[in-house]
Amino acid sequence: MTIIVQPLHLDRPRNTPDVPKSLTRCLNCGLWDVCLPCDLVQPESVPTHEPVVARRRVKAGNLLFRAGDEFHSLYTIRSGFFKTTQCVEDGRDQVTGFYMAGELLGMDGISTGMHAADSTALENSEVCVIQYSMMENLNGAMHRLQRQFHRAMGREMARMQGVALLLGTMTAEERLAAFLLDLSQRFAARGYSPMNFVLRMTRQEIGSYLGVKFETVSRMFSKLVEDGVIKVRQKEIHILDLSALSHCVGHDFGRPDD
Amino acid sequence: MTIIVQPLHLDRPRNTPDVPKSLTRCLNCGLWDVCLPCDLVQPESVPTHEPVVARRRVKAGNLLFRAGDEFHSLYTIRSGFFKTTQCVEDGRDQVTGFYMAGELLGMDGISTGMHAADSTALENSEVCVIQYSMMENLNGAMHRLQRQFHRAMGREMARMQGVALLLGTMTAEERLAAFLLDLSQRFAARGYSPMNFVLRMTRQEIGSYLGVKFETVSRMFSKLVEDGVIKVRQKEIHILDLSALSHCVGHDFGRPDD
DNA sequence: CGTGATATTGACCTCGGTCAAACTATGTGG
DNA sequence: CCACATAGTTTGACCGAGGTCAATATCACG
Repeated sequence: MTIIVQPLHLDRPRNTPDVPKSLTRCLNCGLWDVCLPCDLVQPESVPTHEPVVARRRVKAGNLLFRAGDEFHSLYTIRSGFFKTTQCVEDGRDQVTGFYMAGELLGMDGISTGMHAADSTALENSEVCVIQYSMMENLNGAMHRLQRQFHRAMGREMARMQGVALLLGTMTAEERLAAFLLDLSQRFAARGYSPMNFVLRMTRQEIGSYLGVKFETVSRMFSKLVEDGVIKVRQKEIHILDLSALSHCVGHDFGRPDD
Repeated sequence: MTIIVQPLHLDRPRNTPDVPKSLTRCLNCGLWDVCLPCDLVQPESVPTHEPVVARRRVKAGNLLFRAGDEFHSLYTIRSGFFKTTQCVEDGRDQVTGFYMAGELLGMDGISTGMHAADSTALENSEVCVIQYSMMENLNGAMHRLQRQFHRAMGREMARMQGVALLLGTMTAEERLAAFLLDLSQRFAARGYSPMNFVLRMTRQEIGSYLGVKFETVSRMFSKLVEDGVIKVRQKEIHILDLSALSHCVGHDFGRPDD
């Protein structure tokens, strides 16, 4: 498959027939501030002809990409929820991340040219597809996009460092508390309540992400409920005492949001 | 602090007084093929006046950068050995990576503009310092460098995913086996023996990296010795049976579910 | 040498894994 | 609407990998 990216036409007016609809729609996207490709819709930097940014719908349970797929795109989540899972030949696999609206997905393929993980929608979702080749063909006028891209990668690396720290040093209870705090903060950053939210993933998936068995996840949920820190009904989570919850985590795992 | 990067002079001959000595020395660097800034010494892409690539020596035990430092440079290791450690206020901290000659260090600060981890030399080392601002001011002629940079980041992310998998799913013995195999391969890639090498880090540091206590590291070393897989004398490692070692990593303990 | 950092090994205990049973939610087809 | 199936969740009883604490051994270096 070949990817065609046209040279930039800096003085082309916006909304000419050349500009794909998918691009102009970015203007109305509610994720303007967190979304990577938004800079693309600035009139002075709109490439032409090719769907540099396209849309794609993924139904719950379906894959956005799978390990081994040829890498040529990055994805920002427009709506919905994803998990990435990395599997090893002997059957063991692990959830390596949960991703929500506005977050960047697919960077795991940059170095090898091949995706390293499966990416599964946990609910009906929609993503914006960004041709990676475009990232490499940026000229000076596209600095902001490039910088955003680098930051997204840096953020992802910081996130994974946090996960490593979690997996390397924390008890099961601390892990779950850190997990809930992380979700809470991410929901808050998107304008949702940090105290009440609905989990999109199963106990299995949480356990896989946190490096414990799902029975342990369940036990730790029960423990936090007993201690009056949270209230749980199935996937509905109500945080009753946020400071107690962060106290459960020996240390603060605030994502270094820039 | 201001960082000045001059515009490129595409036709400037090499080795004019304008070109810093540190740059021209890149030509003789034994790490030509793995090193990021090497493209800079191509005659058609040598910036002038500013030490875009400088050298820096770090003695064993000293820090290259520390958590909280302002981020403005990336580092490629010219010789020596480093560890990065992420620390948390309550005393717990963790080794998040070991880095050897030719590898890129310091990307943890890109998103926040601040380094997230300490970086300590495990032996007397020398690094090449690359101004990050340069990465952002690249023009079309610098594609190769940019691509190399992105790949380095992708590689680092893949590495951390591997660490997460290790910490999330493996037993202590498997972790140590995986650790030794990783080192073995990296030494091999640099022309050293994959069967005999000297560890630059302590059991403590290995344990911290692998998410187990140092006594457990010691026990697992002993176990591998008992099983005739390796020979150990202090930090000297001799791999006796490489395939047995890799078999340790995949060894399934009967995985019914998951 | 001696002194302090690093390693090894043993004894004991705990956290979390394993196995099993019961319970709940959400279908699906009769 | 109910009977039944399936996937997900909770909880209990038991056990083992690895943590904890302690004693000893070995190495590096002034």
